[in-house]
Amino acid sequence: MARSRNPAHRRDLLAAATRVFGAQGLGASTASIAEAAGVSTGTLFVHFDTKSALVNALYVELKSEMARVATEGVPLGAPPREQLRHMWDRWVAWCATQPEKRRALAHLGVAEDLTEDTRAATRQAYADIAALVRAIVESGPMHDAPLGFALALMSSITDATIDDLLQSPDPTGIRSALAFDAMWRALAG
Amino acid sequence: MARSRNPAHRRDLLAAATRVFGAQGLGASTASIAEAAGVSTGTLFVHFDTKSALVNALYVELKSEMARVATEGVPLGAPPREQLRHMWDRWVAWCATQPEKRRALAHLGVAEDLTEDTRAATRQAYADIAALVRAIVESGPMHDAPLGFALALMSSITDATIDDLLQSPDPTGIRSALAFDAMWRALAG
Amino acid sequence: MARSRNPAHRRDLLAAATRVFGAQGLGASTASIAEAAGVSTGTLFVHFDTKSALVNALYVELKSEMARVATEGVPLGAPPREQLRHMWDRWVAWCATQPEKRRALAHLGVAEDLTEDTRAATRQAYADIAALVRAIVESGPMHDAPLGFALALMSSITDATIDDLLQSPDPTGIRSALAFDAMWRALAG
Amino acid sequence: MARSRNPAHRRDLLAAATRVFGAQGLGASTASIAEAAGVSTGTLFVHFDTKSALVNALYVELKSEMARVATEGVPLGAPPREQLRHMWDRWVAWCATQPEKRRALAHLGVAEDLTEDTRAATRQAYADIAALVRAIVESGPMHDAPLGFALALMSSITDATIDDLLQSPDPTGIRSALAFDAMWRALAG
DNA sequence: GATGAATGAGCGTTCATTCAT
DNA sequence: AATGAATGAACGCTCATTCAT
Repeated sequence: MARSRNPAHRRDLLAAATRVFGAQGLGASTASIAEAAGVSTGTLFVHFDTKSALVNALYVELKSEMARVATEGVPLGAPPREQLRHMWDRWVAWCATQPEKRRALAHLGVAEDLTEDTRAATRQAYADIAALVRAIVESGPMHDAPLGFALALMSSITDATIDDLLQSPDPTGIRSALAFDAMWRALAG
Repeated sequence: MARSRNPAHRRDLLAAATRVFGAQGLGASTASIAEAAGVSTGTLFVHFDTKSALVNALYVELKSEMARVATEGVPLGAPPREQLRHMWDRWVAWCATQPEKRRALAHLGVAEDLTEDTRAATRQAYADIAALVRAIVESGPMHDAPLGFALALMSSITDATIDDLLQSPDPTGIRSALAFDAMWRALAG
Repeated sequence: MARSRNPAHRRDLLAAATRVFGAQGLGASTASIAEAAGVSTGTLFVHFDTKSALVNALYVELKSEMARVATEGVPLGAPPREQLRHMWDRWVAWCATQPEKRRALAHLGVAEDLTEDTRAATRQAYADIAALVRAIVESGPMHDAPLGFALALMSSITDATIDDLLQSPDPTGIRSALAFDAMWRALAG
Repeated sequence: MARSRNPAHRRDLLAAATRVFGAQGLGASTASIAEAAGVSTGTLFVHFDTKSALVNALYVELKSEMARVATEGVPLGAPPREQLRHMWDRWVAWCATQPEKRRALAHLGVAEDLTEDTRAATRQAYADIAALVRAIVESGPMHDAPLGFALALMSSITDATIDDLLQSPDPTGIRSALAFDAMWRALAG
């Protein structure tokens, strides 16, 4: 039997794309990504049919990772506020440690060619988080707003905060706490 | 004596760029913008040294227009909440009537090549709004947060709301009101 | 001991190449041929050193088949005209039943990379036909022309006729008969 | 006003394509054609939208030239045989002097992407020749054959002859005369 | 022998920018 | 100033061929 597709190549390509897209935006060439991954240009296309497929796969990958990171270790029995705060802290920490992933996601989020499949996959990954947000919103002033809107609000506040924290450090975590409170007020009143 | 640059061309180019960038993203070619403006490819470069210069100029133009629209007719004597609400309504209306400008701005906002001059110019245009936000924030739970962060928060909540409203109509304005309240809680407590 | 090359694979590859070259021309990829044959890309190169070798082998194969088909059942004792007519009918029938072989040959005939070996092999396969054409030409107005030229003439008239017949059907065989007469006049006067 | 498209570039590109296609077949790269024409790769695409458009344009160009060359100076009052012979001699002479055009045409004739427009344009260029062939065929044994078939026959016999003459010289013109007679017999009986 | 992932040169085409007109 | 043909580097992607399994 022939060699089977080398999973390390796929991993390296996604990691390289994270770095290169993060640094140069989605305009970065497939050649530069392949080079950064240490494989040939052809190999990129063995693992991803088109550049667009790579963009979509990376988006799903990073979004899922964000969801996983946020959800791990959530104190399920605790009050919703505490659960959300746990997720918030995890996010902030993840973005602080892996700024290139955050930067890549910022570019990927506005990609023109994200498919409906991709959107569906990320929705899927965010199901638990969505459930938590629903519970939070339900008993507050936004109980009549569509859940999608509440999630968009949460997401945009989180992003804005993280961008700010990445620009100027927040060693005491005081700004992070301030921002969480603001988000909580927005969502839960 | 040389003819002077035709200001109508500049205007037409910016309008065309708004439409074309809005529809196709920043990847749209300068040739397609010139064609949409009814001028030649060379003329575009008479008015803007590079594509990047056009992108920056358009960003400043649209951001300034947004600021102007929001500020016009603000009831300066009224309480801050009412002033902010006025601006909010103007924004929502502007984006609803001119969706291509909003779409263009969404693309321009993540352009890789916005210069510091451009950032400075838009800050300048937002000075009045910034003053209002400072006043609002000062007496609330975010009084210790940097003003830039408060502005970023406001901006991201506004953007998320407008994206949502553009996707599904809100004829009664109820979702817009809900969102404003959420923003107000976030900023002012 | 090593397994010996699977002759079924070779056969399948040639059949697949006939179909694929016939449909898409010689620009078709080796991968598409391997796939159509139900074998892997590597296997193609086990049986044929290069794409060019495959092209040459297929050309020899199809040309030889054409010669064999034409020669089978020729009434050797009959007058030359009848013998030629027999061959003509066999050709026309073969091309009508196997149009993809005819199409493939049309592409292969203008291949840039047919080797002298290939030419020699097809000449060899056409030896009997050449002998017949020599006999026909000898006593007519073309008796001074080189045999190769007479063969080229016969071949080109045959090809033109078959192309025409493939384009518009000839159920009564009247156009085929007309064309044979024209060829006969050209060769034998 | 700007420079207008340089007709010399178009001419040079067609001439270069004739040489390059003639030597290497249609697989030759657009870059090699542009280089042979002494222009940049981009300029080729200013004059021809795609490689396919260049192939079609060159086909029409060469076919039309062949028709023009053949028709020039035809003794219109003379008997059909003499008129056809005039054309035949002109063709043979043209192909002998411009072998690369002949070679290019041989490749172009089997191009996969000749459009219906191209076919129509060449039919148009051959209208006079078609009229002559109709007149010749009408009173002979092929009077019932479709005109298109008679033309195809003439064309294929001509091509076969010319290929033969290009391969081995025919200084006395004796083989050319022999071939013309064969063609005449085929068409007119 | 058979497999198919890996390779990288090469392809047709695009496009920001220049400059002769 | 306005024009648009000309430029050529750069792009995404293909594909004949190799070779580890």
